[in-house]
Amino acid sequence: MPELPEVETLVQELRPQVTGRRIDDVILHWPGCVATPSPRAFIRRMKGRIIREVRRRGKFLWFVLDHGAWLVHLKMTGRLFLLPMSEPDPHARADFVMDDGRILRFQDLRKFGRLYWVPDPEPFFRPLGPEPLDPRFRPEDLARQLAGRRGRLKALLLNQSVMAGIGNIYADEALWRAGLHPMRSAASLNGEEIRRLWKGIREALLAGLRHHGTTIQWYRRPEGSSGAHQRYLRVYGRAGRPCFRCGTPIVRQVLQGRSAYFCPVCQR
DNA sequence: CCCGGAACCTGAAGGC
DNA sequence: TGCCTTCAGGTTCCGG
Repeated sequence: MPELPEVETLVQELRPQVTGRRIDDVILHWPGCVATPSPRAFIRRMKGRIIREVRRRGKFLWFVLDHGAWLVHLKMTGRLFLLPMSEPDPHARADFVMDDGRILRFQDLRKFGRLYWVPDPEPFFRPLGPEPLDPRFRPEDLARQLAGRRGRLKALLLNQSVMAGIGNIYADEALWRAGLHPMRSAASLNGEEIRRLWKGIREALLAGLRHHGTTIQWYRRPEGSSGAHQRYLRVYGRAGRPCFRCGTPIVRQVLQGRSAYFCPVCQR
């Protein structure tokens, strides 16, 4: 579910709540959520650690600890909640008891989400492409990331090694803003189109961030409220409804195994 | 390289 | 009411 704007919203809202706190206890309701190391070793590594910083890399939440790093990937339905006390929840997968008594809960209906403890996240993040909202990320960098790639734009935007953090919603939103068809080949773009794509990506992500993310169904902010960006989406989920630019009905098509929403007239 | 499809899971929603 | 199908914000693996 969550893409860059949703994960960034979580990071910004959790940061003032948990920075400097110690993790007193870890309870794994479903040990399968731990990707690495083993569940027992994960508990041993996490207990007693102090959270120094809360950061994001691509779609990963990144808790910098006094020893190593705790990473969380929410995949489709993962959530992180801060609760005043533990309460029964069939979808709770892991609880982190903080030194102020509050519970940082990892919840995940579909069980795709994963937790990681790593001594050093650098090798872990190495496969990821640049951060599209980094001020140092310029149109030339986008051109470099696309150079030599034979794929279609939609697939490349979803590829985390091309750029980190974009998912199905913001890929469609970025392509609509850029006026580019999802099945255009990257190799066919001229300089002006690359620039438009760069701008479309940034504006789509910044709009999502401004509204604290998109809640279609599962995504929630750490205190439980929804994002608001679903009210401002330009194409995603708008099949059959008029394009905001030209009035043509928006098309939904399955491309690369994912649903793609686009305007068949003004996206070329 | 690139693409499509399946797999990993558990619902919600819509058609009949 | 109940059964069946389809769809879902992500990622990875496998075969063509």
